[in-house]
Amino acid sequence: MDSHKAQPFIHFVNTYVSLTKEEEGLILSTITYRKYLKGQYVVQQGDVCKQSAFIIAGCTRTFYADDEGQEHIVMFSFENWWASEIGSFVTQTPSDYNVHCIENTELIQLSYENQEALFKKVPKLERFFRLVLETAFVSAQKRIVRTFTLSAKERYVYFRMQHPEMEQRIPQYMVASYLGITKEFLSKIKNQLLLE
Amino acid sequence: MDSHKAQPFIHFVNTYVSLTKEEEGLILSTITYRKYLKGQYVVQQGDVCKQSAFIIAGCTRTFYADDEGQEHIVMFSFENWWASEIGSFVTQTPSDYNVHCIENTELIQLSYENQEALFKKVPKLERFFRLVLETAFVSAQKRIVRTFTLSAKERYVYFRMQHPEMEQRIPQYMVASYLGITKEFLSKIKNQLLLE
DNA sequence: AAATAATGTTAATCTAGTTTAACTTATTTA
DNA sequence: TAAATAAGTTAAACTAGATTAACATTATTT
Repeated sequence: MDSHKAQPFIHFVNTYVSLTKEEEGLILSTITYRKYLKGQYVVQQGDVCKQSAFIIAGCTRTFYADDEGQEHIVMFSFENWWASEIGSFVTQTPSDYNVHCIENTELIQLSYENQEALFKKVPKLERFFRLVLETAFVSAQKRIVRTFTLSAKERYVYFRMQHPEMEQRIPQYMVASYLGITKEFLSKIKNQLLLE
Repeated sequence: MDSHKAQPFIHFVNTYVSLTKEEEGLILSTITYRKYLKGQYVVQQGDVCKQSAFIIAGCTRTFYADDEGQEHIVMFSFENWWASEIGSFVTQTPSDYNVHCIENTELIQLSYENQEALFKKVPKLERFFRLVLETAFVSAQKRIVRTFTLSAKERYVYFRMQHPEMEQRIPQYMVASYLGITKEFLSKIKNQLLLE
């Protein structure tokens, strides 16, 4: 594929491992590029996530719709992170979550079969994914701790401090869902913070 | 080291990848065995986790003590899982958590330096850890979703259904902490369930 | 076997966050 | 530019779960 478009992905991999030009070529010949429009779904609850998807531009939310149809946002994904549903991808079973584009989004995709084949040709990628998964797991654990130790207000303040750019790109009601509170209560919190 | 004691670890690795006898030998020559008594700490908040630790027998809780001294249990670990603090281990920076033995616990340990060296000699281990981390990350994500979508009672019922054996080995107040509720409220929930 | 410490229970009171519902303000689209 | 839709606000009534505190039970130690 057009190596220009995939450059951010190659660059990201190179921050974890050192690829040779040959290895870069092998990766480039396997991955594909795809655009989604705002509002489109990369993965839908119940479908198998066939492709791993790395964001070049745009952003997505991964959410779970419960039995009452209420949406719970599990994560946001921006440039240089994955928009795929890893649980479904690695087991090739139906996804519990939806991956939904908040903006027009450009992705680098890699099918499950191609990824497995690529691991054989470029074992460094195995290391790369191990390292990436370590940070992903550690941050998921930290999020669990924050959920249990911090109040809603403290969680919001932390979120805003950690991701000041996100509030520019994400509607407030989605931030509320991500924090595990109602949009009404987040509105109240923001008002309280203004008065402080 | 005594290959008999490490057998459960080798076996566990072999459920993800196929080790040759030579690779098994390399692993066995690098890992060490250690016993902890009930009540002892494998890792303490503020210390760097120098060793990855795989449980052969026993169980631990990983908890975070907040500024008020309240303890929040992040995970329990049993046979065939890790008792180490991965966030501290992979970055070799001070741990946010304590790993505390609930029972007398036997561990297989591997230092950070030795693990890195072993990855070079046995690249399959890199794949093994990638696969393990995938499941760990996916289950952490699921726990986040449960925290937001289920009531305390539903979370307890789910916990009991998923880990019936754990309730035999873990005091109730620790289960409450893991579920993010007070021991008093868990007591109330159990009473409600008996009356149903 | 008594004493001590650890774990678990009950009940009253309190509070962080939800629900409902009406309203306001932005943003799209016709 | 009007109309329609999406996003955000306010406030009253409500509830899941916390807090406090006193007590009961079970282990562990002496």
